[in-house]
Amino acid sequence: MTIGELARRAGVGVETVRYYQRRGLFPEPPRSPRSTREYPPELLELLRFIRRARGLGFTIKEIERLLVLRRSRKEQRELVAMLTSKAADLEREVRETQASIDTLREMAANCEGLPAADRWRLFDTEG
Amino acid sequence: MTIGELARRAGVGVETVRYYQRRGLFPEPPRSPRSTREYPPELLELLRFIRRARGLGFTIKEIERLLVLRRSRKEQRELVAMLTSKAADLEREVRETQASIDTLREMAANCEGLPAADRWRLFDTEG
DNA sequence: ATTGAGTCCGTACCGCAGTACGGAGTTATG
DNA sequence: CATAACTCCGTACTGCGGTACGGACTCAAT
Repeated sequence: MTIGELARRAGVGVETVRYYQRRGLFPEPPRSPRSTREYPPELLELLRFIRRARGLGFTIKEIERLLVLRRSRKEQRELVAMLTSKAADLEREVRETQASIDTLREMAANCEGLPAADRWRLFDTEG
Repeated sequence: MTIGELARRAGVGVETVRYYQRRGLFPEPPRSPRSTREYPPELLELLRFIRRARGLGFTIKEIERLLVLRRSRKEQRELVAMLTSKAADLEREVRETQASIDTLREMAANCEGLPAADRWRLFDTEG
């Protein structure tokens, strides 16, 4: 597989594949006689894995670790730990964002019936 | 007020004040005889406003607009629009993050009773 | 034969919001 | 009077995840 086909089938950009390679997510594949890289099929699976993990909120750095675990074929304990800890991180993020949402909606509601002079005081309370 | 006092009282860094100034959130204040900037008290209020708006999820660019509205003393319609639209943006973000959380928790749960070979297939389904 | 598409490579740039650095000048305190 | 603390200024760097560019090369089809 060439890099173009790989990228297309994995649903990412060619530059992104090269970027992941630079980040060390997978080793340099062998070269074909015409000096282009010849990606083995398992790289497609790997790229899809990365794409999926990114979509779930894992950073590249975390994915590096996931890939080590994946290769090692043990340590599912750590995999579960990473899944639940990521879930917890996102939970916290959601709670914080939800607090902002609530404040914004409240401000919008209060804003309506307020004289111009007082309207911007809505931003005053430190939250 | 010097920049140091301003920053301290507003709860941001000195470099951040200078950054906001570069971004055009407020004009260059007058200089004292010793060539340092002499910030009027309303700058403190302004900085606190910016800090608050940032905390609610507004970008610098959006805050630029908020400050224009604030100065103009009308257009509360647009203020309400910005508040509710930001709330809606964050709602969408929360929904997406929540979907990831659900998937992660489900994966963690399923992972426990799975043989090593199948464990990484949890990442296979495109979501 | 030449056009177009793909690849390779290094490097630079994007957005976002800061943060840090280094050298120079000034002021307050001991 | 010296040392610390503050300010000024421009520029560069951080983290994050890509994205773009330009020149050179190869390859297949027209």
